[in-house]
Amino acid sequence: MKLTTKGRYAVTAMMDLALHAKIDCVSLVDVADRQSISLSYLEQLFRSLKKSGLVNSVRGAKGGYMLAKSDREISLADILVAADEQINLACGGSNCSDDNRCLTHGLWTNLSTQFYEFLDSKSLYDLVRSRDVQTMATMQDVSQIGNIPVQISNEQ
Amino acid sequence: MKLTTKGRYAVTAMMDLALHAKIDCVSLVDVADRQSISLSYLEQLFRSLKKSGLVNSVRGAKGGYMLAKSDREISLADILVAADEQINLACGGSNCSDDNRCLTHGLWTNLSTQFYEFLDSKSLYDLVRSRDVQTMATMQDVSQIGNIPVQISNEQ
DNA sequence: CCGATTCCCGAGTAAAACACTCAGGTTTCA
DNA sequence: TGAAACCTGAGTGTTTTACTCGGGAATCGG
Repeated sequence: MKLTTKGRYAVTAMMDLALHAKIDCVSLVDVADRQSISLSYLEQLFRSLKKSGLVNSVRGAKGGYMLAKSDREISLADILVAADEQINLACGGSNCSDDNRCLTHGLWTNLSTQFYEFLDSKSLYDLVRSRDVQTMATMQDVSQIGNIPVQISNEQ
Repeated sequence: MKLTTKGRYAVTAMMDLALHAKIDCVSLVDVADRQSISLSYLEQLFRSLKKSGLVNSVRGAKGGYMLAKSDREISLADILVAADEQINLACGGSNCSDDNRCLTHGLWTNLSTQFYEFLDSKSLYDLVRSRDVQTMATMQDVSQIGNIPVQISNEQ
């Protein structure tokens, strides 16, 4: 039970948008920079996110992406599904179809829906609110200004 | 978020044991037959299950496997972990360690433990009790007697 | 209008993981 | 003694992953 990097990156990138694209759109160069994700991979990824209606794009210089809906209306499940990350534990192979089910067919489909519902109950808004994320985000912002370390206190 | 066949087969096979190895041990040939799983793959799989202490084995003719503990003491999580099916959604790569966490590190570790706890709360006993499984199991038993299709009713 | 910036798109590819198979060995029962 | 079963390590074809690459099209600032 693993997640692909695609799904993980998708969530990270969407959180970045939620944090930074409040007024303007944000370019993928910025996202790639802040989150250390390859730019071309992000471009590929955002094609899917756009196709699923989670983000809007603005082309040309000063262009970029922004959330297509409120961060309260976008769930973790939405993002994962948009990134081709199926939440499906069941067996889709030859020896277990709807006709000829294996002993555990029902189990896996049940678990899948339960996991899906759980992930669907977490909104992007919830994720971004977490204290953990907030502090990490400000750190990322600061270090982006010009790699000047924050001076907490100076002598005397 | 998928499961490997290894994890899926492991659960199926353990359920088969729970259903059939109440008195005697059960040979992998029987399990392979009933559940349509390749015998050599099952052998490989049961090495892991044994190493994790979930099953005991009896060698030689009339040998086989049986549960090493009560089915109430074996959880879904136990089986999956024994079958090398990690319940870990977090990123183990280069750009996200404990020092240099990515924005979503906390999220994934949290989700992982929640999923784990959920899977750990389901015992083999629970799984086998389900009506779904019971009917399917009897069907498997019947058809194994000699591949005689069950005659529900005959003419007149 | 030009060139930089940015989104857009299809295709290709090296590496890893998966889902097995195979050949042989050892133990035990009848 | 031979068949039945567990035990073991190694090998292998296929699929998936995690990218990269080369080019194109829109848009902005000067």
